[in-house]
Amino acid sequence: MTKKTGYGLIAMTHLAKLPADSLASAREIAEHYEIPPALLMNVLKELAGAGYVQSVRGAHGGYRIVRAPEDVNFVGLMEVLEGPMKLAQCITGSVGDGQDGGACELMGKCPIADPIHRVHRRIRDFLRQVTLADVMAETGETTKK
Amino acid sequence: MTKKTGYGLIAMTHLAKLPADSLASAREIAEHYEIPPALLMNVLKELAGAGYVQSVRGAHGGYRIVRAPEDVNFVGLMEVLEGPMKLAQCITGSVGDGQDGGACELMGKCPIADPIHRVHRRIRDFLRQVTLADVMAETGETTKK
DNA sequence: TGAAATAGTACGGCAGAGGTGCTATATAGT
DNA sequence: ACTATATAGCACCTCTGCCGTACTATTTCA
Repeated sequence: MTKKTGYGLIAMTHLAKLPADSLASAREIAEHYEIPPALLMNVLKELAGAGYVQSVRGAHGGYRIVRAPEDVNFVGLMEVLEGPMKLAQCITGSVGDGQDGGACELMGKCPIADPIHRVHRRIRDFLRQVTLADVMAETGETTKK
Repeated sequence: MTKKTGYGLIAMTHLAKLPADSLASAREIAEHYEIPPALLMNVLKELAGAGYVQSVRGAHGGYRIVRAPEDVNFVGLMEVLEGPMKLAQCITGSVGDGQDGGACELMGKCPIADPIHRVHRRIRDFLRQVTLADVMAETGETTKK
């Protein structure tokens, strides 16, 4: 997980805690958490493009959250900011297709391809269940994610 | 997961499949799986240093596996070849100590530190349960890891 | 008109992964 | 003794991708 995803998560939690329909600017958030402002802007730009947040331009503009915290999961957010998540290079994109597109060049000879894919799927499934709501819950409670 | 870990896993599975106490050289394994020989040697050197395999020097030398496949888990192997595993930079080493040593500079202000640590621990625990024996099992069977 | 904010794009530094090469040492076979 | 084979231990290099910055254009409020 890169810093961009970290910054994205922080920004999302911040926006989610705001009263409904109110805005926060990138500079505002960056100062609050001591994040490089320019970088946070890049992150928010990408999140806006992916429909996670809505941007309001002009003076007194900023960002507001669009999706409900329960509907924002870790994998989705990571893939917006880091590209497709893969445990190893040989994992192409969706499932265990293993075909073209920079897949493992050992094709058929690799003794660990299948197990790696299974592990990858397990981790991915787990991370899909972790939502922004869980992240905001802070101290381990309820379902104890 | 880096390529080194991938090569390490392949080498370990190869060694585990050999008849008891027999050896395989780095060159031999490298040719079999089309891995750069010099790099595989580095990997095997590190595995030998960590006690995962035993090295026999000289002509007709090579490597033999030491630990039982059930006792070799993913996390241990990864940490030998890649250093301490961490989901994010703010995760220091063992548990959620969060103290010195390059930890998150937001100390106390970061709203996602705790949740990230929880997620990290879950993934780590899962990967500790995945053993070399599971990897060798190939097609999803028995406990369906 | 100016200040404040996002949109878009491009660029640079740097750490780490991936890979190579060289020398030293140990062992088996002749 | 000599040679071939193999690991041990270095040191080094290249290249990708993350991280961060800079500049310009556009939108909106006062």
